[in-house]
Formats: sequence, C-alpha cells, structure tokens
Amino acid sequence: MTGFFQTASGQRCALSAVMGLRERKKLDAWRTIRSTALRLISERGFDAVSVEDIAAAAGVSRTTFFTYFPNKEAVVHDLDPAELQQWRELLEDPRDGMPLWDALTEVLLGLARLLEQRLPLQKRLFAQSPELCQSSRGPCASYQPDLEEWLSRRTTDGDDLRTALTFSTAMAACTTAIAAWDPDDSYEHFREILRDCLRWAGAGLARPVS
Amino acid sequence: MTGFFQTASGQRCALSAVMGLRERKKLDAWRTIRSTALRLISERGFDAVSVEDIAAAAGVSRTTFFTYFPNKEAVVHDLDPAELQQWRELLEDPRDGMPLWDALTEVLLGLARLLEQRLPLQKRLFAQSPELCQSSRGPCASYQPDLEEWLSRRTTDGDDLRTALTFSTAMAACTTAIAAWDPDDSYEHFREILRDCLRWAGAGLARPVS
DNA sequence: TTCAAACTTGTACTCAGTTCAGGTTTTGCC
DNA sequence: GGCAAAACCTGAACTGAGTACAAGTTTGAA
Repeated sequence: MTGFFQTASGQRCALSAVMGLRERKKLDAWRTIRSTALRLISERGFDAVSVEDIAAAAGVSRTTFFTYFPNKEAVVHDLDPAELQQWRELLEDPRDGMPLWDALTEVLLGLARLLEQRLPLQKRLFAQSPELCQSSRGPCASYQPDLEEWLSRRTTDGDDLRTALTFSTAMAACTTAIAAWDPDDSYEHFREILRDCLRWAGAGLARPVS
Repeated sequence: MTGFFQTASGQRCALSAVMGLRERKKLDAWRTIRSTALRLISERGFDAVSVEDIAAAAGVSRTTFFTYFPNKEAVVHDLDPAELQQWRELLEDPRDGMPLWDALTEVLLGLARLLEQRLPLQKRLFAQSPELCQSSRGPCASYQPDLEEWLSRRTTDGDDLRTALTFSTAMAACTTAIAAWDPDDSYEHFREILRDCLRWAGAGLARPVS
C-alpha cells in the first residue's frame, strides 16, 4: 500500500500490457515474498515468524524485504499491484453528484468485491495469530488513507464534522462486518452482512442535515 | 490500563484511604515516570525520546519502566490509577434497563468528563508527533477493552450483529469528536461536539430493530 | 559496447521488548 | 525490635524490527 509500485515507474504500472523485464521481476519478487510470508505465518503464527525467516525462505535478503514492504505487518495487509490498480480505478470517480453516504456505500461494496480472494485467508490469519489483531488496526484500516484522499477530492458539501462522522461511521460498519463474518461461510454472506451494516449505520446519516 | 495496579492488591487500591508505604511508593513512581515521559515527549517528540531516556530522567531503570507500562505508547495512553478507579465505577452499572445506544451515550459522556484533564495535553502530543497517530489507534481505543467487557455484562437483548455495529459506531463517533476538537477551544465545546456526534450517528441505531 | 539508473545485498547500527538471577525494601508476625 | 517471605528493583544479556549506507550487480537505452 505504501509507495513502491505506485511511485515506481511514475504512473501505475501497466499490468496486463507489456512490462519491462525489470517490472516483471519486481512483481515476481513481490508475489514470492508475500506468498512465502503468508504460508509461513499461517503455519507458525505471526510472531513466530521473523522477517529474516521470510526473506530466507523467499530467497531474498532481509534488506530487500523492507524495500518491498514498509514493515512486517504490511506483508499481510498490502494489496497485490493488480488489485491495487483496480482499487485506484474504483476511487478515480469522486461520485460528486451523489450524497456522501451513498457514495461511500458504493465504494465500500466495490472494495468488498475486490477482496473476495484475500479476505478469507486474512481472517484466518487473524484468528490464528491474535497478536496481529492487537497490533494492527484490522484489514479495513489499510484502505483508510486512500479513502481519505478520495474524500478530499469530492467537493465538500457542507459541515466538516458531519462529513468526518459519516466517514468514520462507514469505516466502523465495514470493520464490524468483517469481524462478524465467519470465513467458513460464503463470501456472498459477508457482502450481505456488510450491506446490512451500512444500511443500519447509515439510517441516521444518509440525509445531509438533521 | 493493562493489569498492574488492577491486579496489584487483589482489589482496586483504596486511593484516598490509608495505603501501605509500598502502594504509595508505587503510585509515586508511576506518576513520576508518566509526567517525566510526557514532559520529554512534548519537548522532543515521541520518536526522539527513548525508553532509556525516560527511565533515566525519572530515576528508574529501563526494566522498571516496563513493569509499570506494557510498552512505550502506554505511557501516553494509560490512565492514572485515580482516574482508572472512577472509570471502573462508571462501568460498574451495566445499565440493563436502558436501550444500548442510550447506555453507551451515557458512558461515553461520562468518560468525556473524566478526561477533562488529560485530553487537551494528549491532543497536543498527537499533533506534535504524527508518528503517534500512525502507530497507535487513538486515545479512544484504550477504553475499548473495558467497554467490551461492560457490554458483555449487559443481558443481550437480541441481534449480535446489531449490537456490535452499535458499539463500533459509538466508538467511531467518539474518535471523530476527538479528532474534530481543537484543544485550544474550551472543553465544554468538545463535549458538545461529542454529544452531536453521538446524536447524529445514533439517529439510525437508537431503536432496537429496523 | 557503454553508461547511468535501478535494484540487491551485507554490515553495522539503534531501539523496543523479554527474561532472569540476584540484591534491596516492605510487610505481617512473633 | 527482629525475622522470614513476599514484593519490588536492577543490570546484563538476548531477540527481533527497522534504518542507513556503501559496494556490487542487473537492466534499459543509446
């Protein structure tokens, strides 16, 4: 999530198009490190795996690990560059005509669609290594900076406090839905939970002024 | 916040009553370490002060620091034992007859009253050392475990998902109010912001079923 | 072929957090 | 007052995260 692939070649990298050898290697390395890390962590638990273990198992140096991931937790949270591109596309449109709550709902449901492959594994990791739950702010918080940037691109339609509250309430709904979902259930079920949470939480916030 | 004074003498310690020399010294040490730490951190910033610096300046060993505070951040977040006692008293009553949202509102407004002395300084620290904002989950999150325990003591009146959502929405309102408040304004103003946030966020959640 | 930019790596460092064995202080009790 | 046990403090030694940097290697383009 934190500026490596984003800033790498100026623009976001053309994933499906022809990439230089350099970029292809980088992507490979990223994926190798990540999948190695996830395998080790799901086997032994987050704290029982050191960055050194991960680097060694991925055939890379410890230093290199930290050029790909800003910290150990990021290897669990960060998006694959391909997903990242979809996520950026989802955020391109500030949905300016739409009331904030509706726009947020749309973006978060879109995000849920993107996470279909990752979220089940991630929840299992969290369940296995409670140390992750403590130290990190949950899967959802990784997207908060991007969302804040998105929010700032919308033309502000009034009360800042209300805007901030609406935003954080939507994030809370998201976090709650993730927490409530059992990863053994269908992903569709998760999306229903999320829809419910957003609907309930938004009931009082959906319309501009009270 | 994390089990030192709580578990020390079995019960919570009788602060105003006669305490043994041992407990008085412990409390003194706690306060010395804390105030020393806050002074240094507000002078130099969170990351520029090491635990060793704090311990040395407080006339105590590094090891001792970690018996009083579970980690470096806790020195900013943890409650003074006197405040902690008031906070526990506030949570004694599960407010069982009351709808969840109203009970939460009451507890959180009570918490706001307790924090009058601490919050302004704390916000200033956060403003000065952005590294704190990143790594920690905000002042509000310190109280979450206690609140969850309080929540679990209430007789559950229905839908777990809705309960969880209500809870996290109230926390979000609290966090938002803290973020929105300017510590140079009056504390009363903060409490108004918090009331507004709770009212707005709760508009859709206040009544049991939708 | 050549050169600059991008990437990797080992080394060496700082600091958070843990463990533990000994020394010191407090307390309850005689 | 004196004593033993419990509680407390401390220094030393350790693990592991994260950073800085200089030297080496690979890639892309001319």
